[in-house]
Amino acid sequence: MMTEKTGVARRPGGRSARVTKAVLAAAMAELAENGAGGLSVAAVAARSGVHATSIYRRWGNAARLGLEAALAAAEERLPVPDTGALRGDLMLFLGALDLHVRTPLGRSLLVLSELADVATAEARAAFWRERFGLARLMFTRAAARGEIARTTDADFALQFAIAPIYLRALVLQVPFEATYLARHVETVLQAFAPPAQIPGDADI
Amino acid sequence: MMTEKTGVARRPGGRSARVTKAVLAAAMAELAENGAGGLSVAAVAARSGVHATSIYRRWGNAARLGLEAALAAAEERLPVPDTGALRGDLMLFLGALDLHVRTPLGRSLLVLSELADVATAEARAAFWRERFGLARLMFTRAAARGEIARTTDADFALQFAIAPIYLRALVLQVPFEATYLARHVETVLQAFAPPAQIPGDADI
DNA sequence: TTCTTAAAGCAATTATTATTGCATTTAGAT
DNA sequence: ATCTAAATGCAATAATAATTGCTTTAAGAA
Repeated sequence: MMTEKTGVARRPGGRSARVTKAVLAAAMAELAENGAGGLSVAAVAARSGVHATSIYRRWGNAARLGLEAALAAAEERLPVPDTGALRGDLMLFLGALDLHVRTPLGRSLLVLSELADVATAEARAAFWRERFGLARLMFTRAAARGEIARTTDADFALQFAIAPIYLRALVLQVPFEATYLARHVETVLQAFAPPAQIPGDADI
Repeated sequence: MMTEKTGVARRPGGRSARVTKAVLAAAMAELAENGAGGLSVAAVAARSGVHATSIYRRWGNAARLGLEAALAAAEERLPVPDTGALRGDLMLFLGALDLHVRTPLGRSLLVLSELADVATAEARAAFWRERFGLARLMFTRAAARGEIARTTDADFALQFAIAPIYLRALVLQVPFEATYLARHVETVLQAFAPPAQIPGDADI
């Protein structure tokens, strides 16, 4: 009798789990050291103690392996804050994002998303769904508090907030500027500001 | 007697020029067909009729060659409009940008920028300097007309405007939406709107 | 036109990356 | 404890990418 509904007994525990964990950890370390361009299955194999053949069989190629590692890394490193004000939330969140996408590991996510084939599309989509599910709360809470227009589309606004961070670090590759972040956050607040109040009118 | 100040006679004309042109054209075609991930020096050599050895000697590797081709392609494809109003300029420019970065050739610029080594940093920087030099005019003209705050930093605003286009096409990989662009442009206009007029006050 | 040599062609070699068939190990069921 | 086959190890092979030494071609100066 089978334990799985699929008809074939899988073995996700034990050795396989250890191998997977060791390989992903090694891949993350390699990405952190050499970035996406320098990722090679042979190096990950050597570092993890798992044979390259096994890695090729499980992940197929370096890009897919790297993508999985980069997604896991991003997951860990970017918690969504809740300071009670959008300005504070964005300063913290976008500041951390800026730092992350300026590390080789952070940068690699983008490149690997591009290089990885369509087989990884669903994994990438799921990643962004989950990330946006958490991060959009910054905007839905702010809208509820009336800090931004109550009709604001949270996902649309979040894209505006994070996009220039990616652009500057990855595409333009302009160096980090300490004064940039505050300016950027003010612009986002302005872009989604609530409709102008009639002067003297305290609340809606 | 030397013709160049460098002390060694170069030969940029004639055959070298033809070879360079043929190789870049072939590289662009390859990028358009297979994207950055599928670019190989061997394929470009076969398509261009130039020996792979010559390509390696001139460009060093596939990433550098591809980057040069992708930069040249972007140069050609994204003219900066001047409709007389920022809204119209942005609709045209960002619309073309959106289409471009959704083609394999357009997408490849980003990946290749990441993969190419530091030796290409100055070429990339020069590219963006030139692009921004042209595109920022949309904002400086709009500021002069009073459509946006006269104190607007044109480069900052331009980054804010183009970033979500890149993010959606390259990072999030969300599909093209016909209704998105107009919404996006309105948000940019709002973000850099001039200070509120005192009602009834016609001009500054 | 002749001459020099930069630049490209060419073939062979080396290095890197990916694949395949078979042996060994071991998770998980009985 | 025993058994089955999923998963990994291993070595050999194939495919692809990059490098090197030498030859040939032809741009550009005289």
